[in-house]
Amino acid sequence: MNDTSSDGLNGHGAENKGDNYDNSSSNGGGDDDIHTNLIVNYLPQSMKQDEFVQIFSSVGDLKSAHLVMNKNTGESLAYGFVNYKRREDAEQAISTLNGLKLGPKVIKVSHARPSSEEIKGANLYIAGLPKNMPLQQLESLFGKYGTIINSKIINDSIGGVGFIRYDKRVQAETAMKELNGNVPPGLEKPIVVKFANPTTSQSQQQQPQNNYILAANRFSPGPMRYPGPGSMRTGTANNRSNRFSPMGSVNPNMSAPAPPFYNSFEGSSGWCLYVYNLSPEVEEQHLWQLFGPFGAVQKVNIIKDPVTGNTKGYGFVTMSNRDEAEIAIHSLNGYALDNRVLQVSFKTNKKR
DNA sequence: CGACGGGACGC
DNA sequence: CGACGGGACGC
Repeated sequence: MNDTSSDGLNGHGAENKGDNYDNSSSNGGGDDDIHTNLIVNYLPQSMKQDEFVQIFSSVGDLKSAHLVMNKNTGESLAYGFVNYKRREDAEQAISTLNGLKLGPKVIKVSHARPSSEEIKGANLYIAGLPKNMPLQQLESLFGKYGTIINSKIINDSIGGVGFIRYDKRVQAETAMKELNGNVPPGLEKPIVVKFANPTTSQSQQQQPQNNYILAANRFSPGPMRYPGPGSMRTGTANNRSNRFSPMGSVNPNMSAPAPPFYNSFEGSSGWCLYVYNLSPEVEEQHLWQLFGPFGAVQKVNIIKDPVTGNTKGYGFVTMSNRDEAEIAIHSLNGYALDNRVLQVSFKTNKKR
């Protein structure tokens, strides 16, 4: 649907030279590659290298073919390159294989841009789009800064996020500088524009800090459970009582016990604490250090303005176990950090 | 004094 | 609908 794929480099050179050998090596591989090297997108994930070769070699002799794979896992990344010996075969491959249905997939076969560093990492992520913004509108906004190779908008009930892949990374950088934090014509709030994550797919992704969390977590995180009065954890100095009232006396403003929340990002549940009055100097690592001794910490997040990067003075700490979270609250609410008195409580749902 | 994210989500 | 940047002159 939204698969803009205009590229300004379709060589239709109806020249001469339709042959194999061309060792005038100026930029790695042969000058004719611009006519013979193709990129194939939207392959079925299950396709293997040999099937890939088989399909494309049916059209003509190949110089090379690479199904691109994840280096670590060996999984297909669902795209690849084929380089034909003859340019007419490459053209033939485009005309006969582009749009080919392979199971649920419709593959795309097109000329590959010459390989270079400058085309890498040219994908932008755009947040803050209104719900159901036309892709066309996004493209016309971003099209000023370069050739768009691919674009996409994802909508949900809140609004949309978009992706714009440029031909060149510098174009993406320019667009980001120009548009990040701006309110584009017709929109009502600023958009956030940054480089897209390199791999935004399924399966394993970020677990950056989880490793050393685990080191500090001597207790199995386990599924969420509601500890009865007796199921306390000892070993922390502040654990005077072995019973915790649902509210404790932590924060009089708090109106309800914090619900457990499901952290779909990491696929686990936990208890989210609200930490207020952070000085600008305080970083997430400090909160890890501060809360870590009380039990397993899953996540720390200090909130910043997405545009300016300035801290908003509060953050969230997610802990695995309610009893440990309560101890942390009892212990750290009122604690002076960097000359500011912290307020620590279970997170409420003021904005959700 | 001041006060509750993140939209990486969908079809 | 969907992951567009491999590999690479020497085994």
